[in-house]
Amino acid sequence: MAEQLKDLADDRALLGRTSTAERVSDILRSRIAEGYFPPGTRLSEDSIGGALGVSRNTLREAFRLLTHERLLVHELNRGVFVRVLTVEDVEDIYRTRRLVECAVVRGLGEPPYGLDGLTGAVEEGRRAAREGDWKSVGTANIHFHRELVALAASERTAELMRSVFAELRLAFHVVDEPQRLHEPYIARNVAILEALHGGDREKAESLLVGYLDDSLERVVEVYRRRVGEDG
Amino acid sequence: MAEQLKDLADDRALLGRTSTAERVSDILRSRIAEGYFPPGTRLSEDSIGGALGVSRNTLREAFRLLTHERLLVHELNRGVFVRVLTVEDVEDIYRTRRLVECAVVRGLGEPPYGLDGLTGAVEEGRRAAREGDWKSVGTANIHFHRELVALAASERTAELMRSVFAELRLAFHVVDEPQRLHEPYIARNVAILEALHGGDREKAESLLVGYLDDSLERVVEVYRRRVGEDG
DNA sequence: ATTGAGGGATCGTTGAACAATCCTCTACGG
DNA sequence: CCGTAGAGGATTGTTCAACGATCCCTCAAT
Repeated sequence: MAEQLKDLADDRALLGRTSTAERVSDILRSRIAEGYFPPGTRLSEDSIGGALGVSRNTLREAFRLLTHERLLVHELNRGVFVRVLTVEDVEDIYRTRRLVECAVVRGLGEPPYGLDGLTGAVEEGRRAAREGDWKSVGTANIHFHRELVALAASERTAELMRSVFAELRLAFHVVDEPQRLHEPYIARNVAILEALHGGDREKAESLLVGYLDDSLERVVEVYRRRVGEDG
Repeated sequence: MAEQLKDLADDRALLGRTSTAERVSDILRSRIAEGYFPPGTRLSEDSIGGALGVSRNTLREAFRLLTHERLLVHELNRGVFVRVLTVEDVEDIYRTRRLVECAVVRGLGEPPYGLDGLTGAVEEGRRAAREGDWKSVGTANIHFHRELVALAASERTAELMRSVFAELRLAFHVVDEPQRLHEPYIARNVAILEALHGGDREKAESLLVGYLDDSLERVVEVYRRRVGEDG
């Protein structure tokens, strides 16, 4: 009986999910992630509300959720727009990643660690690479680092980084050279994972620093060129 | 001329700041921070909306903003309540603080650092202590650590910690022994500041770790007793 | 080329309405 | 006396329509 009650408690999160606004925000979030709404797009209350068949109030609540995740920006009396990251934003994202991810690795106790999540993310990336699905490789790389942060076992830290990684995806989408951007990092994730398996935190951290510095450099380089085209 | 335009651009942020929902949330946020609405208080739509002279829709938007900041919790069909932190919440807050604040100190480059903000916060705490205003001492301590995080010069990191510190204040309100809770840490902040002045990052970090561990222990101890009373 | 006025579109906010849910109080039966 | 069931009131959840405010675009005038 106690077990059944526990199972029910686990399902409770799913039940509470019945809010219309949350479902709408789920839809919009994946649309944005897949590039259906490119950065800079204005999301009109009228047209989207009409298309989805929800009231303006509900839609605005969904917008608010996504604004808080930094996927949308709100301009008073002008509406909401899909966020356009500046180069400074990208640099700040990597600054935050370096700060937090390195701190997580450094703060790990003695091995063994729970590395199942990381292993799964690596496998996900390898599979996507075999199929030449480079966008999914990028997603898998993000999953790897999300799992890395999860090792800190801190709800708040995990949530901050979830939002940071969502922003990063915006940058990836602008860049539009997925293979060049994501392929090199599969091997580096593996190296980090192996260092952790061996309990060598220092090595893992230095690999991580190198990873992030290289990745930032590459993203910014392509990003700057890309932004230069438009402006 | 170019300089004047730049100054104007800086003021732009102030101009765009007018939305009734945001202003309402600003009011409620400071009321919560000062303890006018203690944790556990239910915020009725009718009474607050009436008192502030805003419509229910607008008020609910303000509630949502604060719910996203974790200052309020929303219970379906029951309304919103000022958040009551659990012991686990407090532990996670300190876990996050330790991770981030230590990483900030460790990630500092070579001295000198911009320590004006920290110095100002220390002075603020000393002044409040002289006047026996222990709640303000707690606020000053939070300011000190906010300034510490600001040394990382990362907008995202600063924003995460701003929210974490706001949550922490909720715990302080429950504890209600401000002198015992805040006084000992004035001297420890000074010690950290001096270590940073001397460029000794390692010492500053170890002082910080000791500070956070002690503070957590003390808050949790009193907090557990306090929660036990009510339940 | 710059300025200013007008019009259309969109957002911000309000008020009302109705359904759903919760809380309290009462009455009933054991 | 205690526990339970139910009625009623109060509060929230959700949607809709309306009006004012703001922004953007166009076009004419200087």
